[in-house]
Amino acid sequence: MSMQSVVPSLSRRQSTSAGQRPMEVHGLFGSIELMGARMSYSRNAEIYGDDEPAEYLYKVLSGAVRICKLLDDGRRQITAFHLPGEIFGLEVGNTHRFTAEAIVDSSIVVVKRSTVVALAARDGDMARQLWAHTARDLQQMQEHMLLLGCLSAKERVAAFLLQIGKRMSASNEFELPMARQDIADYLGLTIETVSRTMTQLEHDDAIGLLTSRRIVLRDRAVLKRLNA
Amino acid sequence: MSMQSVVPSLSRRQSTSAGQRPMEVHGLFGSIELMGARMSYSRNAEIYGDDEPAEYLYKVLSGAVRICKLLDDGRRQITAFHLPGEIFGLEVGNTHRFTAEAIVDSSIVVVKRSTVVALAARDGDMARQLWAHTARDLQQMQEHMLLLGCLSAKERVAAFLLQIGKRMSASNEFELPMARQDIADYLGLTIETVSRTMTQLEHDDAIGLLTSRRIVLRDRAVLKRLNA
DNA sequence: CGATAATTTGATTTTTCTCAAGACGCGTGG
DNA sequence: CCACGCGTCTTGAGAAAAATCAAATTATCG
Repeated sequence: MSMQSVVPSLSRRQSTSAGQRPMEVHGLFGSIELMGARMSYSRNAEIYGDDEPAEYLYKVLSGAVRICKLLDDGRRQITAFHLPGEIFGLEVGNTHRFTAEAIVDSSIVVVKRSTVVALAARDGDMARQLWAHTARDLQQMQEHMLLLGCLSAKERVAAFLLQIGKRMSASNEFELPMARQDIADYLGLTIETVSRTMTQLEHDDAIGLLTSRRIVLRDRAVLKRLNA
Repeated sequence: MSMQSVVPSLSRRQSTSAGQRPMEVHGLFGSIELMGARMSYSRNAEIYGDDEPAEYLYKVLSGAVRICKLLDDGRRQITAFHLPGEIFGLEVGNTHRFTAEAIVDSSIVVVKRSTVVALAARDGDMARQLWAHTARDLQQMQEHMLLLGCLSAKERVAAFLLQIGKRMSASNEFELPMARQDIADYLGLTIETVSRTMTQLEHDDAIGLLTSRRIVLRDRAVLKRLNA
């Protein structure tokens, strides 16, 4: 697993075009690109590991990332996926408590945590943005707990497809970056149950499976009704 | 549900004894008592509701609180329990996204959110503490997701008892403040499964059930091995 | 084209849920 | 003090959901 093909590339601090003040315009999270280095991670590469010091903060440019924890006996829980434009790896303490891995070959901007924390110490608004980001993560986790605690397999898969669909594309069609096993570990199901449930949703005409990865949402009403 | 027997009582800003600087000594969370009003909530009273404006921040003095969300069809997920000494209700945005209810008659300190947020705007360390608190909540949610996504019924109940045991008492014996139904909704199980699992753990000599609520942890090793 | 990984499908088992009933605990009022 | 009622908890039997085991099919890559 996780072959080490991390290729750092130097594309930092490209001069901002005249008169822009990206810090104010987009806040931290719009301007991370300007402060960090672009890195490439190949499929299944580990970006950071459980219990490692949290030295960096990451933003996905392209590709996709999974945040997960592996239990001793091999069971795995994926707590989040991160798609292009999203930020991950922000910790308040100084160690990571989960592992981050590239799901497909991914391009990611990396910023030193110390830089950001120092910024926040001087700038109250920046501090607030960091807090808000952690709060957003928390909210997503709470949503996900609802899913894991209350929903049936069919409801979980439907909720998942709606969620990813919204994040991946404005239209009804999109390509899943992750394998069935990843989906299963995210939804707390087995790969077989995920597969069967997708087939079932297709028979119900709620979705279309152009290929196993390429999905069309045909009937959002049905999918949403499955949700709470 | 949730009878309105909220009894505010005025015990605020009791003069700090000479020379103490509780702000610096305990930080925000040690000194909340000094900034807020004590309130009493009776069993099953709602402390705040889903989608209500988040005007206050709360600290449990005595009793216990559940944070939950109710789905349309009656399914309920409890995302957290709060025991004496613990803080809840802190939101970054200005609405609550869950409901908080007293599990038993509870005494709770209530502080205006605006007070705390204003404090944080002036004091970077305070801001950091708020962030840290949200991060702790996040971490707990992530732990809980692991439980909901990966563990069997027996593992969940064992993990729950260890967790509550640690928070309730230094010894091995403690009284559960919540009913079986609350435990079930927290663990993503049914009340029957929780009950059966407890009986089974007792037969395994992992725990003792002095009464249905009073628990003794007899064999932590067994309980922990059930955990990850 | 062949090898390997990913996905789907089928048959069976296990776990957990559901429905139903009984036991227990506790406060109230006779 | 006891009987009653009510809410909570436990237990049992059967049903349902999802997991497991096994195999077939399909996609991917050199």
